[in-house]
Amino acid sequence: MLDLAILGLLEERGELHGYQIRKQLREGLGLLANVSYGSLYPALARLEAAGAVMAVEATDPRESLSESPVPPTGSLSGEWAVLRSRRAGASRGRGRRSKKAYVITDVGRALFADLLAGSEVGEDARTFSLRLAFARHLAPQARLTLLQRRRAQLVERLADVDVTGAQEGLDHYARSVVEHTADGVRQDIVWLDRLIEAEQAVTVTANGRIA
Amino acid sequence: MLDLAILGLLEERGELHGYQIRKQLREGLGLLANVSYGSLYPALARLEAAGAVMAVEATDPRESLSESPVPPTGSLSGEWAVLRSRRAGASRGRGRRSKKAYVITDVGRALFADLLAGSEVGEDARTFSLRLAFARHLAPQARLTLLQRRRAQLVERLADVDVTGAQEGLDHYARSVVEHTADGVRQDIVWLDRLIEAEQAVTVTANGRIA
DNA sequence: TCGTCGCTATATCGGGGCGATACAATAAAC
DNA sequence: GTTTATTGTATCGCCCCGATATAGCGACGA
Repeated sequence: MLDLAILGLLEERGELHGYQIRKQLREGLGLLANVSYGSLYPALARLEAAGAVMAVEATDPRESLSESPVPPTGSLSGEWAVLRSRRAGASRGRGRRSKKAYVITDVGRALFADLLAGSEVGEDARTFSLRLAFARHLAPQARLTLLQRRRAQLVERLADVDVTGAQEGLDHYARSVVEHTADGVRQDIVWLDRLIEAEQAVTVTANGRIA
Repeated sequence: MLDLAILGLLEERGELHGYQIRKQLREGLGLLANVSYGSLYPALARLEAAGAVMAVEATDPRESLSESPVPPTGSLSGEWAVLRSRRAGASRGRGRRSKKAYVITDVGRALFADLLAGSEVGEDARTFSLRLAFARHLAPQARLTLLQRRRAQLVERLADVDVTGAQEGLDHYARSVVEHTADGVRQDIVWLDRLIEAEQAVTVTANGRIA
């Protein structure tokens, strides 16, 4: 789960360190992942051990050049890092404490593709959201499959609830929870339907059948 | 989390074994809890060690009476258990394999009340749903607090997303995920508003201020 | 100038949830 | 009469989470 998020971020934004990854996850994907360091750092260590990512000394503006503009990577903290380099210009080369950044490797890219396509049957909401968020790295066909598989899962869950009991011995509060949850699932299905439709239109267009 | 679910079920339905608890969770609360045995049995062991629940030999219809109707407890598997007892009437008393059922103790009831009221700040959706599902065991005032606290949390999350970036460097798919998630949160807030309103009406009525 | 507040940054630990798996008895179906 | 489904208990390893420790650095005010 986290592996997918980390690799995806590294693939899209290149060279990030742990703190930045968490920030991207919180701010970019927003509500999606509230990942804690207690999972992030072990995950990074895991991926590093597997050869999927490589730890590098954080790109330091001091190394780059004295006249260069803000480097393309490390854009988030880039500005003030440059400023700091100006100030500490005299005492440079010492006291630079390790700030590990990570880059994705070819092995990592392969793993990312696997995780993204991944055909596990039971897929939780977080994993699906993550996959969809990185869906542009999937082939159009795989994208469609992803959406349809998710839709089928939700439909099945809904059927289970509607058939099984459906509020037999439940009081007001419990019933409200069940109903609201079911409503949420229905909303999800509507949303998926819209995405599937859009996806099919694009596929058809790309095939030149409509134009 | 699981502790709350187990204790609540045991409180409301009395004497259940592991398998039944899981079934109730899946069928009754439906979409809410997809709990696995890998968490259920350790949780039961934990609660037993803490003295919150007590393991008892499963109430066996054979013991009850030969002429009795279906016992009130164990209603789920009651019928066929009775049937089986008729058939195995001759060879009774031997080969009865352990089927552990659990009952809640006074310690467990106190723990249940604590978990239900519990004032942890960061509350995930599952825990909240569980609390609400058992809300009838709360005082009206505590119910209102529970709902309002949850509402405040969701409002804050929404504000975070709206303020922070809001789709800066995100592509079509990622943006869709973020937006749909935000929509879900908004739906939740509307739902909570309705519940809060209903709750306040009841409280006011109970106070005799309206009727 | 000094405290201290808040942000950036890395890391570990215990507790707990999850999926997979094993085992076993019995009811139903074929 | 053998397979198949359901009921039932239990464990294992993996991963995630919250709490906690540590520390450099910028900013703001006393």
